[in-house]
Parts: sequence; C-alpha cells; structure tokens
Amino acid sequence: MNNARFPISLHILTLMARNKGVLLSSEHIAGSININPVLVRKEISNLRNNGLVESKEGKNGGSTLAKPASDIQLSDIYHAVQQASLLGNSRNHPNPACSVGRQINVHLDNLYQEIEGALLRKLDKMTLEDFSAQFED
Amino acid sequence: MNNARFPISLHILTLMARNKGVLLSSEHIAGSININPVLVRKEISNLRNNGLVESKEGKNGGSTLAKPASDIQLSDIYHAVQQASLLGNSRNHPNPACSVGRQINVHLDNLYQEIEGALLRKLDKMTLEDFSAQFED
DNA sequence: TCATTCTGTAATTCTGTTTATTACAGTACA
DNA sequence: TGTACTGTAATAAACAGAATTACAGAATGA
Repeated sequence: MNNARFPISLHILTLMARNKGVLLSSEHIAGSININPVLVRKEISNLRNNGLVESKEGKNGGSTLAKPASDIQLSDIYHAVQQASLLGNSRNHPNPACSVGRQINVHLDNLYQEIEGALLRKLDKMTLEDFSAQFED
Repeated sequence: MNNARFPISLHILTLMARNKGVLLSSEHIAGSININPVLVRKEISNLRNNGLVESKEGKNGGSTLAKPASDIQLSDIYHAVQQASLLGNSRNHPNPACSVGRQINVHLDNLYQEIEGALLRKLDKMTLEDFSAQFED
C-alpha cells in the first residue's frame, strides 16, 4: 500500500460505524480527518463502488454504511483501496541483458504475493465493528 | 513500505550473492537495475551501515557481501530500508476535537504493528541465499 | 609520484504523484 | 424555488523520489 488511502477510508468508515444510520456529509467527515472534502467524496465514491457505503444526494444528504460494521472485514477495506503492490511499486525496468535483472520481477512478485497473503489473513480476522469499538467517546 | 528501496536493495544484494567475493562497482550494479549509480551508492551506504555489505574505495574498488548470503534474512533487508510505517505514512493530522480523530492514530499504529509482525515472520523465514538460488544463469 | 578509477556525499534539478482548490451540474428537501 | 448537499472534472500547488552534476578522498599501478 503506497498511499494514505487505507487510513483515510478506515477513518471514514469508523465515523460511520459510530454514527449508525446517520447520514454524514463530506464536509463533516473532512473536518474530522482534516483533509479536503473533495478527497473525502472521492474515497466515498470508491467505497460505494465496493458496496461498503451508500450515499444520498441533495439537501440533508450524506453517506452511511451499506451494511452492519460487523459484516465489514478490514480486508474488505484493504481490497477497496488497494491498487499497487504492497512493497515498492515495481515501476522498475531492470536490464534484461542481465540474468538477475531479467528474472527479478518474477521473484519479487512471488515474494510480495506470499507476504500479502499473510497480511490479508490478519485483516480478515478483524471487523470494522471490532476496530471502532476500541474508541472511547 | 512506501518506496522502491526494498526491491532496489534486494536487487543489489542478489547481485552480490551471485558474485561471491567479487567487488561490484556501483556503475555495474546500476546498469543491472537501470537506475543512477549515485542512488546505488546511497543504498549501499545504508546497507553498509546495517552490516550487510562492505566496500572498498579507490581504483578496482566496489562492494560485496559482509557475510554469507545464508546468514542474511530478508527481514534484515526490510529493517535496513524500513523507515515509515507499512500502510500509509501517517502524515495525517486529524482533528483532536473529534473523538475519532483524536484516537485514530493510536489504533492505526497498533493495527500496523500487528500486521508488520505477520510480515516479518514471513521475511524471517527466507534468506538471501534462498532468494538468489531461484535465479537461473 | 601521478594519472586513473573508484567511492562517498552534498547540492541541485527534474519528474511524477498526491492533495488542495475551484467550478459547476445534478439532486433532494422544505 | 432557494438551499444544501453529492458527483465529478479540471487545474494548481505541494511534495517526494530520482537523476544529475560536482567534487573531494582513497586505492591502485604504471
């Protein structure tokens, strides 16, 4: 994960989990995270495409969880924001004339996949409810 | 890991593991990775500070492994290049007036630490020798 | 001894990515 | 019908990573 999107999405979802059934505006969420509301709306758009939140447009609109927090694994959030590889974003173009350069990306990919498996098994074990229950008022 | 440093360092060390006892120049290594030699020297400098490689200055100089590849765990390399947190680089400053904003960094840190533990247990199991033995000539 | 070939580093520039900002159409409510 | 939202595109600003330039210092060997 090469970006700050995971913590942002988790922050958004935690706010929603702790405000069950309430429509939160992007402005309000942005105020808690301290980032720009447009970025919040972009993240919410992504979470919505992944079936984690639902939104209502217009006055008094906003977004809320699309299903109970106990039905959302942290691995679901990871998958929703995940795009590049975990370790280093293999944007490298090693020299194919070198035997190491030619083969390293394959072996790196295998390694990353194995590591990501271990990570996902961890994230599978925790739900959004577990995470948000840690917060005190 | 937010950067491409892990693959670069692993590439460097793989080249050395496959050229045991030979002093490799930064120019030569840079040619295989296809990056700038100065960046290679920077990474080597870091690996040297972590006791993984040793260098010789001057004409016919270069760098080589400081110990057998079988004594270098991939977790050693991870620690050597590691600086920021694994997931997202908590450069975030959430709103302390919000109960979620106030507490989220603590809970994120705990989560990251747990995940990183799982990752390290994986990387602990593989040595540089294991990794470089996968390469064909 | 001295030219050569390396490393070690600092400083600067270049480039790509991320984030903020601006703008505005569309939707729902009251 | 005005207000308060979302959704989204386009642009600008900020930042980080990498390349490049520059040069001092070290080892070699002719």
